[in-house]
Amino acid sequence: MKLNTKSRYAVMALADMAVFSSDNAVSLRDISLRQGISLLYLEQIFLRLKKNNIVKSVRGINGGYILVKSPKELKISDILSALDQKVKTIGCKKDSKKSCNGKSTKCITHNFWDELDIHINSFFENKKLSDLLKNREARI
Amino acid sequence: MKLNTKSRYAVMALADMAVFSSDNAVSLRDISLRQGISLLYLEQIFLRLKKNNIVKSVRGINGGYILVKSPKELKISDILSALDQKVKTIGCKKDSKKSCNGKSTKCITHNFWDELDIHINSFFENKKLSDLLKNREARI
DNA sequence: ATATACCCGACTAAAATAGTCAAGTTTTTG
DNA sequence: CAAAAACTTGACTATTTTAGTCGGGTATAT
Ligand code: FES
Ligand code: FES
Repeated sequence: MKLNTKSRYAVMALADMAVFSSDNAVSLRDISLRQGISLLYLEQIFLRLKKNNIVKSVRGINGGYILVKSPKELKISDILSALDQKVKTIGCKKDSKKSCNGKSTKCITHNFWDELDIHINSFFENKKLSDLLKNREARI
Repeated sequence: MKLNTKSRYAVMALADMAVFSSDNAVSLRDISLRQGISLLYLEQIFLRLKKNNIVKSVRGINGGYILVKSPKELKISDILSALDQKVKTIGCKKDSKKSCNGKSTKCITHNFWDELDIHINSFFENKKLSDLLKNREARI
């Protein structure tokens, strides 16, 4: 059960922005250098973050991205859903009539996986970006 | 963030065994028919479950598999680790000196992912196979 | 004997992932 | 104005992972 790198880098990059926030925008180039993430990849990621209103962009020289919400208000779950990183640990859709094995009744494990999803989602719901910055020993 | 089908089927098959437990062994053929899981795939899964001492086998006619522990004692985490389904949401290894981005210091998000892993693992640690069987409306 | 059911390694098709590439557009600054 | 910085966007690709299948076993109850 792994998280994909897009989501991981997204959280990482936004945490970087939160640390290096100033009045001006933060450029992807800077994030790329500080965090060691491919610039091209970051572009792809920030495209989605922008579309989902997590960041806004400033074009041109000295441009970059700015967090729409403050780190204290930005939930990690918001970031993940911007990247379509749904926490859906199994394929069976909650609303669908079809169960995981094609039968009409839910399988015996169904409720269990539902509980798992809820458990994981609540973690992401309750964590804010600012929580990542607290008592970090490691320098960025 | 998805769980693979091997793990899902393993839990499903063991839950089936728990329900249809009797004095004799449960054959994969029966599980396959009841749960709609490919017999060949089940064989592969049970091979690992056996190697990791989750089930024991009885060969020959009327053979099959038997749960080593009672459902009340069998933790879901035991099942998952039998299938190498580690809950390691990101690639960075805890013990390794190397961080996720190849630098020597841990990245800013490291502790967060660690917490996430702990959060998920504790869920699996605290759930027993018998918990899946409680108040299920759906028949197998 | 023989049918049933476990045993085991190797193989493969399909999907997902991680990331690159190319070709832009916008804005600031000298 | 010209040039550089930096965002915009869709398409493309190599690699890896997943989800199985296949073939050829071995053990045992009847
Ligand atoms: S029916 Fe939903 S997980 Fe099986
Ligand atoms: S250093 Fe461990 S997750 Fe980045």
